[in-house]
Amino acid sequence: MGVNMLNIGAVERETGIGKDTLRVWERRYGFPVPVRDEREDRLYPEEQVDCLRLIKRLIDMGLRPVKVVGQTYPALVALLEDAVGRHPDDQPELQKYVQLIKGHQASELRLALSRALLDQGMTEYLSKTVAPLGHLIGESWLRGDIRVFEEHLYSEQVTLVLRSAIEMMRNDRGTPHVLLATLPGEEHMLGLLMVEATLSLQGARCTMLGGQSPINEIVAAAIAHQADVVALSFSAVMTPLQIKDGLQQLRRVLPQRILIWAGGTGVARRRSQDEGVQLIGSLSDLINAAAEWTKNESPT
Amino acid sequence: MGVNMLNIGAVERETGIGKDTLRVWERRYGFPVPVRDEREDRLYPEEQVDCLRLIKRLIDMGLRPVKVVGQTYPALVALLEDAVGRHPDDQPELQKYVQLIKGHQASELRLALSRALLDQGMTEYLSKTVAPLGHLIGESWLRGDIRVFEEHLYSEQVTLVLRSAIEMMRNDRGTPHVLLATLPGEEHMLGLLMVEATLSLQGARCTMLGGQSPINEIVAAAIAHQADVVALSFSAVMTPLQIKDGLQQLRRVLPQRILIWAGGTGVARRRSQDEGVQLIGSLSDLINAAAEWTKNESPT
DNA sequence: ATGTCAAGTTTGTCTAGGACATATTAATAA
DNA sequence: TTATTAATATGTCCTAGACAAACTTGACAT
Repeated sequence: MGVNMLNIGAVERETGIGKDTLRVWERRYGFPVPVRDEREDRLYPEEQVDCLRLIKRLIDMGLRPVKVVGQTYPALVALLEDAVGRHPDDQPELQKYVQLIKGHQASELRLALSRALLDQGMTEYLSKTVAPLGHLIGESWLRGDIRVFEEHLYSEQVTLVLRSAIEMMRNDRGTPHVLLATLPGEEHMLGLLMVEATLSLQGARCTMLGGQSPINEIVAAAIAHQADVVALSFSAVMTPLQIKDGLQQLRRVLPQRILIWAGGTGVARRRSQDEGVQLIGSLSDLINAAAEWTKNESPT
Repeated sequence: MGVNMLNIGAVERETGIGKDTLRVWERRYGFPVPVRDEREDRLYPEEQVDCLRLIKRLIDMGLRPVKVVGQTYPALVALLEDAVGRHPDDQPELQKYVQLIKGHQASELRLALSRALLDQGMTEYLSKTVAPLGHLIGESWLRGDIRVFEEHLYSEQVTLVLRSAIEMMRNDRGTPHVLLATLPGEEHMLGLLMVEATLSLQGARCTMLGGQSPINEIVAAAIAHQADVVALSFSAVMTPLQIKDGLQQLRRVLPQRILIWAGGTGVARRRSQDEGVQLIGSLSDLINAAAEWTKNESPT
């Protein structure tokens, strides 16, 4: 039986769903239904936390809470079969990576990833291998075929491969000078690394500030490094409202001459334009933006 | 004037202080005193957020809220002068690194760090250079001499140096097999990397699971990798209660034969023993623990 | 079919003030 | 001095209500 119970704070940490949200879901949808300890504090059984993890991922994919929050575990699995689409072997050439991941063969995986990079070239590698593989792994996680730590293992190896490639292209005199960062709350760094790889290839000078950078730090760094552009990446874990607030804050404080480029899946769903922020929907958008910048600024 | 206001959620993200805590501080200590928008929601002026960042760091250092939360910015600066001690040039040989950091010379910094590693050897390097330098930088941050993004730049370079050294020592047949991770909420990875370096040097086999790993993932990974030990690192950002809960949870779910080692500054202040968890107070403790394991298990 | 706008619904996050277990400090006894 | 105990200090949890922004729906026009 589920002897293992988490309090609401631990559930927030484990699932990424806020305490307020957990409570309001309970009120509205009747789920989760935690038991209570002697102090009337909520204690969430493990099974419900497992459901919540699934639910979080489904909502991040764009499903609405009303569709998913009340559902049982099997129903959730059925839902994601729908959402994910039924093509587990859509790209058979990606399956070899999945096999290596599931075998926990880190160094073999890195070797295969490095070889693919040299075979395809960076642009094709990112769009045909890294990005689809990321999706595939995310979907496999939903399906229960892959664990989080295996996903971790994959992103670790991709990071190593991309980093060493970027290192080879490093160019301290390139233009534009792009500062890369994510805002507080956003931990997903792989998107940022893909941006760095793409821009480095275009001859840009990239400075990786890192993840979870407070806004005033981004501003200070952009000024200190005399950056031309600040590039931010958003995954689906940040809500549209958080993204909007963050971008507005940053735009207000950052000197006007420094551009803001915002990309990632969290931004792709955005409809409303943000004043003074350029939305980057894809890697080709990114290449265009860099080319655009060079065209406008090079006569200076 | 402070045109830039953050709502309570943004302040939580930027400072790491929870919403509940922010509200209760306001009630108890009369600080922070946010203004309100038309909906009566709290809006925190930038200056107060700056204070809160200082306060968070001071509390993480061990000061008590009642001493720091009510104070003005100058008073806080005075307090930290006390807390930090007045030895900014305590170890003059570390100053050269600080200079490189403040000059944003990433590659020169990496070079200097690599050279020091080869000069001192790993154990001395960690205890005489990396750890003290980390403290020095933390203190310099408090003093306002160094920005967060510069701290970031440093940890990035140390990470690179340590990783490549660890890679050289990788040994898939070593014992014990140690799985390294941090619990959700804990982002500080440098401590974990120092652990990995130390253990690799002792001939252990290390698997870096990564940061913020949910407990069930740690368990799944430990079993899948057939680990002998799970090593966790805690900085001061996690409260003693969170650490205790997390360790208990993990101990309950993890097979008994797998040891738990817990280290880091968050653990060093711990007094109460946790059942079935070995507290590692220093790097030499770690070496002892590894030796101890080998002595007990090798006859098997 | 496709696009646009308004009305309706959903959803996350905010509010208040109270409560209590645990961590830490102060006071007392050995 | 050291061990116990009492007293604070502190973070996290509780309930229940509110509202703006995001999203869906449906009507209407292109």
